[in-house]
Amino acid sequence: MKRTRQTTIAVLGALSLEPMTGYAVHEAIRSTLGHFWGESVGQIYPALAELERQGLVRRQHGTRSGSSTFAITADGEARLKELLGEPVQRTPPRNGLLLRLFFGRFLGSDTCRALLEQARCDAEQRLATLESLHTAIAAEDTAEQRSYSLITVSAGEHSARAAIAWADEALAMLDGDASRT
Amino acid sequence: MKRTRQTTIAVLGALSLEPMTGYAVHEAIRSTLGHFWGESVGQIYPALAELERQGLVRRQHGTRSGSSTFAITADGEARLKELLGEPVQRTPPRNGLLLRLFFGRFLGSDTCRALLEQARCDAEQRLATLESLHTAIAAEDTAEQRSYSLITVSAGEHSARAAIAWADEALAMLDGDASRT
DNA sequence: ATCGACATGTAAGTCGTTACATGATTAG
DNA sequence: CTAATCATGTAACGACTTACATGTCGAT
Repeated sequence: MKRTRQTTIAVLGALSLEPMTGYAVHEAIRSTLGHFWGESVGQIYPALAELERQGLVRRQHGTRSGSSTFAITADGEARLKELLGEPVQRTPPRNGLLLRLFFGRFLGSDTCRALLEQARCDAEQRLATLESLHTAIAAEDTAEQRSYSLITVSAGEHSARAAIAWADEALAMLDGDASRT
Repeated sequence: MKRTRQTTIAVLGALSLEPMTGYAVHEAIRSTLGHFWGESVGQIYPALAELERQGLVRRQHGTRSGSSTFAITADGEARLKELLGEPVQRTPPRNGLLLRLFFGRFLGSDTCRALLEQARCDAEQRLATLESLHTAIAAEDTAEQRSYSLITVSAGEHSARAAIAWADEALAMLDGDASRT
């Protein structure tokens, strides 16, 4: 009954872009919403079945045998608008990296340095990916979608740059500790 | 058996600071690790029972009837070090705000503006809290813990500042769209 | 005496991932 | 022909939240 609102939003949202198969919904979420949203296969198909039961999506015969294409219905679009209007529910924070660094005195400063360097490296890669996505969106998206796509990509870029600056600062702090020994 | 490693780290970590009751563990996690880690009551007590069974914490008679104080054992400290050394496992991202903004064309730009203003406001509050925590740490923590505490607080500050800058940029982008109409 | 903080624990249910089982289609 | 990708689904398990039930202690 209460099959996760948030998953419903992601699935209906993906189908609001164009009709597609369950597999493609998963791919679309991974590739387009990937920087800020994840869904596993095990969620997609039950969610689609439930949405079909509620008449929010329509299942059509797919191009290949055994496959189905799902399209959002008018009711589905209305429901999507409704769900988007609900207050944002925040998941409790769970940052494994910070948890480790907080207890850094057990790990030793060398291991912490390594963690920070890895984090910096990850953030730089993320930033590079997002920057190329940024230019792709400017070229590809329709005017109506463009700003909203850019806003979400920009959030990732700001966050990645902050992570890089933070890692540098933290590494400098650990170096300061070491030199004062 | 595999009672969540991550919860185990948080609980053992809290007890590594000083012996305390289960209630206090929960409070310590909320107040000290709160910006980057959350645990609910329903996790704490089963986790403590499991840790006791494994001899990683020792239960002592508490000051009040029916209460127990838990202290980390030598085995527990060893286990904590071991767990901290395991690779950081990242949870798939789930940002409800970005999910809504991505589908902003269904919400309308006014609602999106409101969401962004709220996010900016939240980030500013978070920043203020973290800044005061920052100065408190400089005064209170021991030299050994200080840098590690500062690193985690600093991560929150960088992230909050990035959120503010992003919200401003996004609001400007939506205003640009509107003025071009 | 009663209110709020301290304290412990469980049960029910939601949420979500992973792995498995299965098969069609396409590119090399 | 065969490997990769497309495609659908389920089952088992693990994680986590919330609400409930219960009781102690200190302050007003």
